[in-house]
Amino acid sequence: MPRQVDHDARRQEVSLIAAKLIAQVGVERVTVRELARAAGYSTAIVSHYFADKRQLLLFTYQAAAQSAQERVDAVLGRSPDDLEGCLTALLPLDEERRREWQVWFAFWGMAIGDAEFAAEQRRRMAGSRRMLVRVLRAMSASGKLPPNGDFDPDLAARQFLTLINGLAVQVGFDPDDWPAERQMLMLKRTIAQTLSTP
Amino acid sequence: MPRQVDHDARRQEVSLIAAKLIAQVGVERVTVRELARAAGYSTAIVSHYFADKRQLLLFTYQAAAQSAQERVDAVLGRSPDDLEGCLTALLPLDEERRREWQVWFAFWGMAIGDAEFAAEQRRRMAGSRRMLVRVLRAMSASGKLPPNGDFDPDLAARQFLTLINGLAVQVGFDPDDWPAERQMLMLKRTIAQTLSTP
Amino acid sequence: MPRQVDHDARRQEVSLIAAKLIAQVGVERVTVRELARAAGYSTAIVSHYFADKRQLLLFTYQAAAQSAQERVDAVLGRSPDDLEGCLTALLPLDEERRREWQVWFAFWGMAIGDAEFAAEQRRRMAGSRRMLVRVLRAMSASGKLPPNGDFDPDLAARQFLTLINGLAVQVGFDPDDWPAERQMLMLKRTIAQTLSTP
Amino acid sequence: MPRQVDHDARRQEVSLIAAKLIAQVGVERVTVRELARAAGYSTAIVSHYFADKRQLLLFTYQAAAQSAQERVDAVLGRSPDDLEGCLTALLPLDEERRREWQVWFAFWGMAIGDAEFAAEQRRRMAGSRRMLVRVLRAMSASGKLPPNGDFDPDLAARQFLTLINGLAVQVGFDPDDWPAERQMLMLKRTIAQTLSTP
DNA sequence: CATGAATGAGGCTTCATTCAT
DNA sequence: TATGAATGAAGCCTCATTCAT
Repeated sequence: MPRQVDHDARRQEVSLIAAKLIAQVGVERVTVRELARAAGYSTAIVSHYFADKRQLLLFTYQAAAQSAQERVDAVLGRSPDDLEGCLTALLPLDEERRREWQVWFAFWGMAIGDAEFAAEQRRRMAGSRRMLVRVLRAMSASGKLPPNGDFDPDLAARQFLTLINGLAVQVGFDPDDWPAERQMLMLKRTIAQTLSTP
Repeated sequence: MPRQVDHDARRQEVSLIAAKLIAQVGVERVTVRELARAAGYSTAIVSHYFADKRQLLLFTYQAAAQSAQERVDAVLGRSPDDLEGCLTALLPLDEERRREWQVWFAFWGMAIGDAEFAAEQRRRMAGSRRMLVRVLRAMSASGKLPPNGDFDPDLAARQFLTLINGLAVQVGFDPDDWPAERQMLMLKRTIAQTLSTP
Repeated sequence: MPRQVDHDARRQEVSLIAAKLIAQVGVERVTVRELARAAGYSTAIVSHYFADKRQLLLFTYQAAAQSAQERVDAVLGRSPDDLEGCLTALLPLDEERRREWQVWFAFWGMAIGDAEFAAEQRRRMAGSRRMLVRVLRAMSASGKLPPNGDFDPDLAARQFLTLINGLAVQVGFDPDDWPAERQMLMLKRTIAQTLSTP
Repeated sequence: MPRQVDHDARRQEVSLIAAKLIAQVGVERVTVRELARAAGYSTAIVSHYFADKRQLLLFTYQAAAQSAQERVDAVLGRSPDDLEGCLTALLPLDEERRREWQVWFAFWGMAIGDAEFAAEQRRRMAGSRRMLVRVLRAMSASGKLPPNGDFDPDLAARQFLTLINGLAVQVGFDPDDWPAERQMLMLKRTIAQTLSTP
């Protein structure tokens, strides 16, 4: 079924362009016309490959999420207990990841009035938490965690998610104030604090 | 003599309704028409009190920021070193404050493609950081900080801001998962960790 | 009845400002608000002194026509057969008269779709023709016309009106190309030609 | 393959309808809605073929000017020294040409506050003058001009333009008073006078 | 008399979407 | 499959006008 692949690849291509556009001008100024122009296709491109503009945006959101997920998976594939590695993979340390976060900011704005977008966001957050819990358990198994009877992986995972999101928001709107080193300093500091707290 | 109207009060009134609407349906579905209907005025009311829809939104953002600021000031007015108090004042613990955060999420989305909104966001974040540094210095002066020679107030303030923002994002889209107690637990935990780290 | 005078003077004042505004930005960009601002009154000024914006404009037109008429009358008061004088009084030779013509251009635009304005314009043109015929007859009586049995005053008046209007249109949109001397040259030339044609 | 449309032809079509509408109700009462209704299209048609309503109007003006130009060119194509013919082609002798002049009256009103429209008007007038000078030179070459050493073609051209515009203004608002014969009488008379004046 | 707050109609424009080709 | 012409709904905004004060 060669057509199917082509079709899906085209969806990816379009949604990637949409992501770039969103990061540049914001989601509400991304028009179908502009998107088509940037993609080099006709305006009917959306109707062709997506039921709706809304579906295109949802797909774009999911594609961005999956892209981040893949970066994390790559890290965990090498070492399943690399906490710092997988958190680093999520931080807006370079242009590409900063753009990814811009997409998320845009979708947070949309998710306010849109139950399906909100659910998607909730799902993704829960997925990340489960992932972090898994990593923490792997660390525990490999003895990387300080001996700590009462350690609560779920709470720690929540703390890490708080870190990632809170950091990204600040970096997103003031990148000059947040060079990579400062982000890493904050990351390491929080990891150290969190892992040593019962 | 015509009826005299307190322009600024009317602006506040309209922007408050705008904030509620934004929190309900998202910023991009807030139309002037809908806003006028909710306010009980004609559509021309916006043009009457604001140069622009954009100006109305900017004003709404600033009003929300000021409202939060006033809550914090009230706390610090009573005790200038009440760190937990002023952070608590910012958390989305009740309906009103949750709505406030929804407004901010909406504006983050807008700030992506809008330099002026981004600058406003940057300014607000910097202001909050300065405020936190002031509180930390007050704590230090009143001996509330553990003796810690290398304590860095700026870094700590950044950590608290990360906490607040990161928490709010999670609460915002999954409030059921984040009852007040869990938010407070996370807050106290992070405060304890941060203050005891050099 | 002092009030009545005041009222009428105010109407004159407002319409003069309207004329200036029209000459500056064109009739369709003259808003009640702008007019009120320029006059230093409130927006209700029009409703107060005129039934309508349209009535204000009509009054403005008539006031401009009367002003031109008065200039002509002043000339003819001194010498009732001063043809060149009264035509000169109508030409856009200075800033004030150029502005007057701008008002007329504006009203020609309005008169297209407005029967009352068109009628007004027709009336004014007919009045000017009658005036010119009177002057020509006076010239004839005072022996200023070359002996010319078949001279047709009506036809000559039409020719002079054609001259005045045709000249004004050209001057109006290219004043640099039409200094006063050139206008006067054209005027004298046409007068000479016309009076010497049977 | 989608249906291919001749963009320029469609623009012509729309602007012709606009011209008719302007001549009927005046330029300021020509709304996009009314225009679309008259054209049998949706309101978006204007945005489709013109950047702006203003651009549509400018195009309409230019189209009217070109239409007149073509009539003149047709005359001069047959005989390049047919002065009366080309002036006749410009006079509002029939319904079509009267409508054309109404469009120009409307644009004179707009040109007051609009530098680009004023420039366009200036350009057209200058073009007409050049054309007339060319015709006069052709007449001179073919011996159609009375032997007249000091004859000034530029001045004569100005006089003819004055005639055309001045006549059109009078005809435009009182067509009943200006049947074709009277217009032609005035035209012939002025031609005779002008050509015999040094 | 005079104000200016408030209105509602209507203008232009933009946008996602559809449909014939 | 892909196009782009065409749509109609809806958005923001401006304007002349009204009305309580």
